[in-house]
Amino acid sequence: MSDSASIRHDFVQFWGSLGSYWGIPPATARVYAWLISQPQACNADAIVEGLEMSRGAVSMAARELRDWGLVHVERSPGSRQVVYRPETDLELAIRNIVEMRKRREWDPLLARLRGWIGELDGQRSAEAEVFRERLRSIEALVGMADAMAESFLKGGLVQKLGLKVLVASAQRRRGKKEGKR
Amino acid sequence: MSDSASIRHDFVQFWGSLGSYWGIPPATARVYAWLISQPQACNADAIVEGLEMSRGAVSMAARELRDWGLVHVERSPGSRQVVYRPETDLELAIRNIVEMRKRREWDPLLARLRGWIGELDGQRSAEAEVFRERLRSIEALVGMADAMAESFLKGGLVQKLGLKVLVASAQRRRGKKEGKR
DNA sequence: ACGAACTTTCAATAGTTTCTGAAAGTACGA
DNA sequence: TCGTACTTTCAGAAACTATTGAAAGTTCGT
Repeated sequence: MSDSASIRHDFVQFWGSLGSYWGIPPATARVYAWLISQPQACNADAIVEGLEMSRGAVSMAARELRDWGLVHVERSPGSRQVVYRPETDLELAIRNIVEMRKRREWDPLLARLRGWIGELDGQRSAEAEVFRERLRSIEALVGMADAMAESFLKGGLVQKLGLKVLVASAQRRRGKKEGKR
Repeated sequence: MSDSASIRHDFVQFWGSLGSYWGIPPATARVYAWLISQPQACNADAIVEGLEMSRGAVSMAARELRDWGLVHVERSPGSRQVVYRPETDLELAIRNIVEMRKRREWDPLLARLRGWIGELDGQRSAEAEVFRERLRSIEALVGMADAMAESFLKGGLVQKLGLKVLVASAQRRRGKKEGKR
């Protein structure tokens, strides 16, 4: 027990359940977890067997993962079969996810907020004024989040920021570990 | 048209649809948006009428929002009626959300990752080794995200980081606006 | 250009989440 | 303590989302 097969199973299960927090269908998240847990790229059959899901579901999940840049679909030279290779550079993967979410969520939200604020600027009622000020404070915050995301996408953030923060957390963690030994 | 009522309607609708990206039920998100759009705190009846939803749904949404720290439930002194006041300090609201998600998602994920890595440390197969290294890189990244979240929760992040980033984005935005005038 | 080997699509089904509304619960004033 | 004016709960209905599997579409070797 607790061999790598059972750990893989737990990992796949847990990762799948996490997916729902992030708006990723569980089956899709499970496929990604499975691929990460395998040393080499897998073909569709291996996934069908390993995860006990239908061929169609595997194909759907793989397509979605490809859209997110989380797996690469590869075709061996003299074969009709495709194999799925997970993106293991997680920073790259996260960059893809952040970019997609920014485009889908923040950008339209910011655009609409600014539009609404502009319209409310033309109104004199006290009601409109309160509403406008609240929208403004949302805009400021979303704008900041957006700017942070953009900065992350340009590649600087993890290095610039992450480092300082990481040092602190690594120290904290090292402290714990050494206490145990 | 395009008076504050119609803007409110659009805002409520859009905010509700955004909710789904964040795992917040649409009705819950709509109630919050509605409250933000009103100058004073509302009672349940006003929400039932304004959003055309059932009394029960309003109560459920309000309870969830209260759990997230996004609304405050207040009872006027000589009255049985409660009014719902939205938290308008968005930074505080976001802090609450981040804290809750961290506890629900990152903390258990990190704990399990570390457990699995520990178990895989005891195994010699090449397969286990690849898997373990991948889990390690996930752990490093999640650990960093976790540390950033923690730093944000301690109150420093927005000031320390946000400022630099904000300056850049404000300059960019100001540039655009002045171009228009 | 054809047929085999494989992948992708999509209509139907299964499953899950969200919403409703009536019933139960709670807090206040008298 | 009782009745009233409200809120909360929860079982079931409705709406939505995910999954299956058979049919359609692709791609490659010959």
